[in-house]
Amino acid sequence: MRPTAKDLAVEAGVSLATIDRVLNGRPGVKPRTVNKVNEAIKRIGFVRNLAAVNLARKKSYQFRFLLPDHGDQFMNVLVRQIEEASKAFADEMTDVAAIRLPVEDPYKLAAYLGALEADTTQGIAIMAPESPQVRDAINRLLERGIEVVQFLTGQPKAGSNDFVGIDNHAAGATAAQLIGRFSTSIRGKILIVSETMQARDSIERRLGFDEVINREYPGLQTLPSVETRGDTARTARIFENVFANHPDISGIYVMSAEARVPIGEISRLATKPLVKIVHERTPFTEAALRSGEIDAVIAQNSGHLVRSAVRILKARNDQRVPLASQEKIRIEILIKENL
Amino acid sequence: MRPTAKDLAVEAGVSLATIDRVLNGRPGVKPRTVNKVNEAIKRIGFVRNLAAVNLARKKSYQFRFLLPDHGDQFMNVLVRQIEEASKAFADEMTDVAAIRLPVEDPYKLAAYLGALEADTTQGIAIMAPESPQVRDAINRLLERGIEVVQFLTGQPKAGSNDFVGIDNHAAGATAAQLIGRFSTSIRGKILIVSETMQARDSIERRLGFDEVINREYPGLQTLPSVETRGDTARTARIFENVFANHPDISGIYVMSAEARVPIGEISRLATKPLVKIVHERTPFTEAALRSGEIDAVIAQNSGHLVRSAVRILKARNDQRVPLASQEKIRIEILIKENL
DNA sequence: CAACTTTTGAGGTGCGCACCTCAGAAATGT
DNA sequence: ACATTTCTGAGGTGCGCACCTCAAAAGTTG
Repeated sequence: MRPTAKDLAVEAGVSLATIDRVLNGRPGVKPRTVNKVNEAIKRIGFVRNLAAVNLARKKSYQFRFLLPDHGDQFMNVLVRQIEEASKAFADEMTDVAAIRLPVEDPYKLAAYLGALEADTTQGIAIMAPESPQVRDAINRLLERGIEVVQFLTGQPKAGSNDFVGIDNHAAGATAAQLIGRFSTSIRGKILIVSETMQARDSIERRLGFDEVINREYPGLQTLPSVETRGDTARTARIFENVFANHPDISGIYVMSAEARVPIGEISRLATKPLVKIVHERTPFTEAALRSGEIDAVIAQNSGHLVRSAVRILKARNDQRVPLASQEKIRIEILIKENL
Repeated sequence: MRPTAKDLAVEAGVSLATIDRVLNGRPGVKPRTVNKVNEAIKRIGFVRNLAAVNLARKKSYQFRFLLPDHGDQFMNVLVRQIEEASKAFADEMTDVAAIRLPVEDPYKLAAYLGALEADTTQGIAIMAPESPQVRDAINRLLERGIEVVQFLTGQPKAGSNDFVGIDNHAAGATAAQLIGRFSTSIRGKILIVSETMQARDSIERRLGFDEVINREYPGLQTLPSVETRGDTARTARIFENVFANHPDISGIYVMSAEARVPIGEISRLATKPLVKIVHERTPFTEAALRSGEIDAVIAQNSGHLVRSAVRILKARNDQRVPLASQEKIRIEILIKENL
């Protein structure tokens, strides 16, 4: 049997009360006694029974995911994963839910964050562009003891694991390598599409993309990024223009999560087959992979993303260190064979 | 606050004793009463507090991974992941360890399995080739109430989730698609290497591979599988022979987990660049990807594999259904950009 | 050495549930 | 209406720990 606090007390030659004081960092214990206990812990390999701890503490966790209130299929995928996680984590006294907000309005978002209370919310995963207002609001949350992770977007603080998502620079590089290798011709132009180039993730993806193309595929030329702003008519107009000016486009890379509109327009306009690479697994990209309309998807596992965010928030609430290898989000390459 | 059994008793209009009888399936409760309780459960959304349940039941889990006692880097990777999981799961009263056995000897393996007791082992993850002896031993384990999952190899029973690992047919198909797309020339021969073709996984990978090559890359020709038997000298001899007979080899697919020897020999013998695809992420394959010695790795996330096996064993011990989407092992495509 | 202050021990209660016993109550058969 | 059988309720104990109180022991100070 696993040793209990009682066994530990015997081994350390102190009372249960002292064990309790040491384990929970209560004051009024001589340093020498603390040492005795810590050594006994090592000797008998004592590990607190988390179930008992949480029971006695009546601890429960309430976490919220703040997501944009716009967005197409990818956002729906995320919401579904959050709902699924909500069921899976119910066992562990953990309540998880998604909140849709106009995240592009920093004032509204900051106001929402400011109204959160530490006794009804223990952690927040935020998917929102950076802004001074939001940054401030986050700092105040942390001061109040509410944990925060940046979800998929935003600026990770260097070295800390407060960011859940992929390395966007590497994702762009991966896309570039695939376009390069999938291309049948040595030369051609690559069209790069994004909803907006304001977002840090698009910028990083673009940097990673260009780096690989320039280094390894000198015959390929990357065109300036096209911004769709989520607007179909605008996208069509721009694409027509681009195709008119560059008849030798051989590939397209859609950097933002919602690929449906740009790929639809491309398929309408392109006269010869192109190498097409997009981001994120959605019903649309799955179908497009299967039908051959696109060639590869760069994805992050949405279920893993959500669970990882929850585990990190939970670990931080317990002052534990999350298992790094499990929380690293992989850049997945999907083709029709490994869906 | 979350409703407790007491709240449930009030809502259902019965006593705590009856709640206990219903929740734990004890006999002597009228069907009508059972219904009343179940409806109350739905009404107030009662969920048992797992922490309290496990505490009261003094439940703990002891799981063992049975792995081959031979093998190169991949086996070490697995053992390391098991050790890491062992620490991570200690919090949940779950003890995990790896046991190395001569799994290719079905009698020894069956003897080991036969000696396991249900009170010291609650679950086993087996990585061993199929054999009648082992199959029998597994059935007897199940009868004794010890849960079993097939780990990475072996024959999954149709429809049940007693297999942890990738879909090998799809993995082979994925490898084929990559070789096809990465090839710069339309025609050429593909060398396919395996430690042994006895194993079901190699057979399935080969089938998936050939299917895609035949359907989509008629210019490529797949050679008969070469079996290395883990023997460097033998491998070198065979390869020299193959290269002499087929100077137009343009790609190589190493189907088994240990790629070091075959890739080493290939690099020694090949006179022109080949498309090289291997399986599993190991220190060797990582380095080879970075250096450009190989082009892609088809991998399964080893940490995920181990944790998934543990979660499945645990869920089955609790008569729960594991979360399917989390336990599905993805076929990862690794290139040097997304390591 | 008395008067403190700091450290330690002893013991209790409760978290939500499992598991057990015993005594009534309700339903069933004759 | 009776004895039986089946169901239900009341109550207790313990799982491993957190958190609390009170008293006693050990240390410190002037």
